[in-house]
Amino acid sequence: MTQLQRRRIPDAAVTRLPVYLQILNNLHATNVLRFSSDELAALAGVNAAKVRKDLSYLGSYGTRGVGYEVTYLIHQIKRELGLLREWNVVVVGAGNLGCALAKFGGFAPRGFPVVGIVDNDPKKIGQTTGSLTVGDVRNLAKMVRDLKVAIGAITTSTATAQSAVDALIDAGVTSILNFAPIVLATPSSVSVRNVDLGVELQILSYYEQMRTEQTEVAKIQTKSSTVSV
Amino acid sequence: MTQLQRRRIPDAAVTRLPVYLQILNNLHATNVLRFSSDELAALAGVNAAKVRKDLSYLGSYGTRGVGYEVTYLIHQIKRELGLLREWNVVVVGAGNLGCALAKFGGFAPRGFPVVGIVDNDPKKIGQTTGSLTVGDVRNLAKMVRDLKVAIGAITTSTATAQSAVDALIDAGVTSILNFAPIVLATPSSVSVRNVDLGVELQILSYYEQMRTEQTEVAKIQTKSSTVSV
DNA sequence: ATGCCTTCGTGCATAATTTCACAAGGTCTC
DNA sequence: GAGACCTTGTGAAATTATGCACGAAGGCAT
Ligand SMILES: NC(=O)c1ccc[n+]([C@@H]2O[C@H](COP(=O)([O-])OP(=O)(O)OC[C@H]3O[C@@H](n4cnc5c(N)ncnc54)[C@H](O)[C@@H]3O)[C@@H](O)[C@H]2O)c1
Ligand SMILES: NC(=O)c1ccc[n+]([C@@H]2O[C@H](COP(=O)([O-])OP(=O)(O)OC[C@H]3O[C@@H](n4cnc5c(N)ncnc54)[C@H](O)[C@@H]3O)[C@@H](O)[C@H]2O)c1
Repeated sequence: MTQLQRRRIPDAAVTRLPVYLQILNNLHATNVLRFSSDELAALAGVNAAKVRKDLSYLGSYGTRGVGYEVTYLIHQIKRELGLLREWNVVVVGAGNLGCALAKFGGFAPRGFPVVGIVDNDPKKIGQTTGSLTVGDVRNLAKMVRDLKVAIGAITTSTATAQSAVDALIDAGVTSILNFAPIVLATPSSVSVRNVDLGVELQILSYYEQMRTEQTEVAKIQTKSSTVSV
Repeated sequence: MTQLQRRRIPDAAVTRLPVYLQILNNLHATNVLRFSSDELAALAGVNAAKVRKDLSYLGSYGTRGVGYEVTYLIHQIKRELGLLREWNVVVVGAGNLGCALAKFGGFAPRGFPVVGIVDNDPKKIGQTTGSLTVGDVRNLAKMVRDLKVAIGAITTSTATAQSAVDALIDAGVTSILNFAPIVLATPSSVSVRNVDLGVELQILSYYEQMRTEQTEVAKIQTKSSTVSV
């Protein structure tokens, strides 16, 4: 077994690198040249040691006593995340959300141009949304090949999301961004990220309820003078 | 210190409970009465022991040798997540995304009715989107009070997201769903969930690049007959 | 009733992640 | 160029999460 493979970055760190990158891009835009782990930690809302450890997975690119160079670190994070090239995205499902994504201009500048959108509804096929014409989902494989699609976004109805992802995988796509509130069945060789607003709201609800209960407990404790167990 | 507070559920488990709930709702809709941890694990794409442990945080609601009752578990998860009541949502920023959320009918049935939407652009204020009229962001505090808003969704431009969240927190909102690609500064007493598609795409890009490099290494290894270290 | 069969609940080992703490290695001033 | 002063990079400890393995507990057939 040759150990040529890149040093693996822990999953938890991978999810934070894009956040750091965002912040560094902002710093760059405001002409900041250098930053310390403390500063980045404050901006990212995390621990400074965590920042240093995360950045150390990229290599030793800091200078002791000084900090890190903004532009250099931006380059290194991009390299590690695979952002020195573009990754083409196809949207499957030209409904409300799918069309919003296709129209949204915020992805192409970040290296993820939306190069196609498809649907299975004859009424949708042929319509234009943003600068794209809705294609037929039956041509997905050809589209993936011709347009060098790397990532598929699932914005179909929930009921058809599984068949949509099956079609994407058949077409050779191995990275999926899923907006349908369903757990997709996929081989382990495929990456799936789920964006489920319902789930997010329910998580918020849990912590909100915790806080509510806690303040209620506090109130009760205040009223009944000295109750202790 | 009285130990009246509810047994704390680990964060990792909290993020999975909504997923289980989704699946159980589907099972319920297809008239399934019971399930085993193995079955739910397969549907959720996780380990069966993890399912049992997660469900055990709710209490001992399974029957050994049999499994769990769908409707009963649905109730218990809802109770724990705080879904036995509704949590009203206000959307701040009536642009593309904000209006899409306001129009989307999928949240109210899940217990999160969108009761208001506001903007700071005079041209937007007064327009109707879905069944709502866009209000003035300056009336946010009154709105939160009158409509008993529990959760705020930030869909403003990135530059104004921080002031929008400040306004929400001033108004007494302690749960935030943030769609702007920025790390918000908030007191620790406020919960924030970030939904950043750019981040998701970049995470996918990392793993996609890993796979690409791996297959390239494999190819090289195949070509150069026996290279070993 | 007895015994077999199934599946839960959980103690415990392992793995992953976070955090601490500090030596190492730099810059900057005088 | 010596010393004061910073901030990184990273072992090691602490915390959190995962997964195994098995006893406990119930149903069901005979
Ligand atoms: N709209 C929102 O704000 C929002 C928010 C959160 C989640 N979602 C989720 O996103 C998904 C899409 O939502 P939407 O509001 O855009 O729904 P929609 O009904 O407007 O759009 C779905 C589109 O997918 C197409 N489609 C269905 N099956 C297909 C298939 N097999 N191949 C190709 N196209 C197919 C339909 O023809 C339709 O055009 C849903 O799962 C929804 O739950 C939407
Ligand atoms: N549209 C998408 O598909 C999409 C996808 C991913 C992320 N986002 C993010 O979501 C956010 C909104 O995107 P969008 O496309 O809807 O933008 P948009 O420009 O269409 O809408 C922003 C709206 O917010 C309003 N606004 C600005 N400052 C405000 C304030 N302080 N108070 C109240 N309202 C205010 C503006 O008047 C405008 O109506 C952006 O941060 C964007 O990056 C959007």
